[in-house]
Amino acid sequence: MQSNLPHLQSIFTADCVIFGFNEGELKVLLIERNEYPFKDWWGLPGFFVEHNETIDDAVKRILLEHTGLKGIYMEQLYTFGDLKRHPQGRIITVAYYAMLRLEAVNLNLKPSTNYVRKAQWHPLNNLPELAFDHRNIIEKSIEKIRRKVSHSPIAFELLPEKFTLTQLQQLYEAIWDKKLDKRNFRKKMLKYNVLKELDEKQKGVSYRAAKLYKFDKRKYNKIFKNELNFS
Amino acid sequence: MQSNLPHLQSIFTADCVIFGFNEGELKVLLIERNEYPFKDWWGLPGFFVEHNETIDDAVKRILLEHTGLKGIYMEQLYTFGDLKRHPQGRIITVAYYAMLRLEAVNLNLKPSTNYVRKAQWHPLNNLPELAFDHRNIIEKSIEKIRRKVSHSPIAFELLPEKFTLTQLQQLYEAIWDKKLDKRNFRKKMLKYNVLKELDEKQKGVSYRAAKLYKFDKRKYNKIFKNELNFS
DNA sequence: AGCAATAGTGTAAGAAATACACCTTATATT
DNA sequence: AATATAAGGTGTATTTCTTACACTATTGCT
Repeated sequence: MQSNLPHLQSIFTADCVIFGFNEGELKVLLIERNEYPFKDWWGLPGFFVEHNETIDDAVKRILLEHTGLKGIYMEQLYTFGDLKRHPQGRIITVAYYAMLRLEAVNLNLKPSTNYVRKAQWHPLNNLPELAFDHRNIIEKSIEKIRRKVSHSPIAFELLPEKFTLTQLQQLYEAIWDKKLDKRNFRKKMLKYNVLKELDEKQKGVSYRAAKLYKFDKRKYNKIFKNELNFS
Repeated sequence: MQSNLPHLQSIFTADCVIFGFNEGELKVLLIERNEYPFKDWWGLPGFFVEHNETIDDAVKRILLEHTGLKGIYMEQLYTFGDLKRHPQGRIITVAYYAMLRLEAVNLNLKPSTNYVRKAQWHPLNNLPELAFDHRNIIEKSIEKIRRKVSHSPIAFELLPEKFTLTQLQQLYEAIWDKKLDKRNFRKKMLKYNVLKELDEKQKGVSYRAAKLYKFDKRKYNKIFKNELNFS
């Protein structure tokens, strides 16, 4: 095989939009930048992708370096390539998103790179001004999870392993920014048959404790193969 | 603002997956390559994005140069970045897709670049061997339109402006690779209230001529604002 | 006139979605 | 011990949607 093209290398970045949920609010994980451009600004965890790693690998590495989070499964969202999005030339960025149980993880957010000063959760409806086009990227991500959550039960990823039906409902209400009917919500959720009722109850609450449930991944995989409901 | 990063430029490509529909079959538009790598192979229209154009603009330009098609609205599908996908280094590609009325357009497929020998429609279920990871890209695109078509009526983009309900049904059957019930299909489609019945009938057929319909974009925009059907 | 080929239509049964209100239980307070 | 509080938990009737299913109508062709 012949070639008259030079050997080329891509230069581009990958950004992470990590959603969490607690206290009835959706949060997003931001980092405080310690490096130009946008030094001292808040932004998404994100950096250049190396030449010898896949984009999927790169976002994992970057998330780890920027926040200390490990083993998070992220999905690709969209690639942003506006001419002015990066002050140092037209750098495109491939954005990924993930939804996360926020409880235990909360404590050890420890960046391991000097580019980042710290990582912190911010409520989605009260974000600081953000570097680059990161606000736009976050907005696109929310639209995505809204769509996604309505035909696949990824919402469970945002809850603790054991959760109450009320917690689950609050999560959907936060995502859709909309109140839902308690009885209908429960009927529907239980009908999907992907929840496993546990013998445990909530603890430490000053009112009647609710039953705890688990997401049953095995049942889910059986059921949600064909998600289409057209006909 | 200070910076210790060099001025950088992205090097990457954009590829187009253009779907068409006629004779009851889904087709995809391929080009025969006249340049290395993969000279003489079939592949997707696709090329390097310039430094001063957005990715959205680039795919339009590339599609025009490679096929002669103009004014096609494409949506971004996914960004592919496997280490081995391009023989000249790790070049990522941002793939876009579009669905197209195939009738009139069919005649004037004229590449205007030497990189491409010709452009031609190929039935989806009988594709030649393809350059790069283009087969994979096409497969991802089909999955995408299957999902998309089940909650938004983009299928109309594949039909002539005036079409019969049978043509519409055949299109859905082709996309889903599945027979549908005629009466139920019509009931459902008409209930959505996005079809405009015309006073015209099909011509040139040797059997009872069917009524022609148009897609009513104004009605559509009113109705399909909130596409979620969860609750 | 009759054939071939597709257009076009309705109904009944079952499933899912929605709207809606009260009793139960655990804890904290007096 | 009694009471208040705060959320947990449950059922039914109505309407809407989905599905399964088969025959008559129209047109062109011979």
